[in-house]
Amino acid sequence: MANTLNAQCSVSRTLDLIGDQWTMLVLRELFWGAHRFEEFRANLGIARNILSDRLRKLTEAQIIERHATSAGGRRAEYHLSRRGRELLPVILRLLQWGDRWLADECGPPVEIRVRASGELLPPIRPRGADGQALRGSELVLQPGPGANDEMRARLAAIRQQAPMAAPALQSRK
Amino acid sequence: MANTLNAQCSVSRTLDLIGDQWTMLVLRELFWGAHRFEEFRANLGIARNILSDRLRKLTEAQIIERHATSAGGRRAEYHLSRRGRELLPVILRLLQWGDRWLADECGPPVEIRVRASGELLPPIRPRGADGQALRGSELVLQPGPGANDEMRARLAAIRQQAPMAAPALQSRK
DNA sequence: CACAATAAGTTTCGATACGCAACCTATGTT
DNA sequence: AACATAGGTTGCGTATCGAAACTTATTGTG
Repeated sequence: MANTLNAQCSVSRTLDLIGDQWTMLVLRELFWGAHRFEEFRANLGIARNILSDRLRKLTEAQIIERHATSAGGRRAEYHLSRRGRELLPVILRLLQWGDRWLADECGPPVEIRVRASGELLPPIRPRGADGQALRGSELVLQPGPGANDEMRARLAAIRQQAPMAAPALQSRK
Repeated sequence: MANTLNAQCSVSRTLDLIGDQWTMLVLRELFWGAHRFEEFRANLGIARNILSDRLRKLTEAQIIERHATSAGGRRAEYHLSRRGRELLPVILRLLQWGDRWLADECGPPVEIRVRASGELLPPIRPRGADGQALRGSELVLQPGPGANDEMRARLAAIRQQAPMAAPALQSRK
């Protein structure tokens, strides 16, 4: 995982923090309203040492904050920081994807609705400043200010093609 | 990972398919325009056996499709299916999050722009049918048709609180 | 056409990470 | 004071991962 192209990519950097089996589920629990060690453990069925490790790493990454209750004590509550809260769209999009593609014959187990209107939350997707939904083919990747030469070369190669677009091949399905 | 509450959650189900260290990066490569085994391997620095395993699992999950070139042969190209393409918002949101929170002093390495206008892609977030952006506190979780009793109980407990909302605690940072 | 090089894997084996269970210790509770 | 609970840590067996070697089919070259 020590590839320089990877180290240059924000997707990869982000996944280094939250890309393992459990971390994203811990975040889900936080969004769902869990805050205590035992809540996470019981709701997820995660081993204590693993949970302990993940909470520590999330705290170090400033995605969550550890607030000791009863001063000096060992007991603590964990809350999402601003950073952490901005991961909510990722979790919700994973949920929507699973609801759509992995639901069994009974239908999806959980629905996200808009509190005020009661409507189902529409699929989260990229939109322009004008609010218009955008397809992958309408987006381009460009080197940012932090790009090194290798990344610039890669992106130049990509821009020759049509990335993020539907393939020209006919679908088998 | 065999918790019944987990098995009931679309986030968990989705992460069972794409929630490991490498799978999401393989998908990133597909969105970035890679299609061949050796491209993935070289761009990611992933071990061959692991890559082989991930491509097989993604194919089984119908997230990608394997198209043999030169009939009967061993060589193949991998392309995203409809299912797979709908994971693009997840990847892009991870990229945006990393660009915002993990960029070094040089700035982010990659930028996503809208092809037509050249503008930076605004942060991907939940929006109502009217296109208005929604905050976490404006959303509610409800049991869907596939929810079992345990999940219904859990969601009922959650709805008492204010999930996905900013904490009332003052921030330490 | 022979030969080398490349693509796309599979196999083997040592290192790493994970999960379970037992243990520890500081708060709360009765 | 005695007990239970929360929030961990430690040790150990197992599963997963990664590097390198091996395999087989396809492609390119003299």
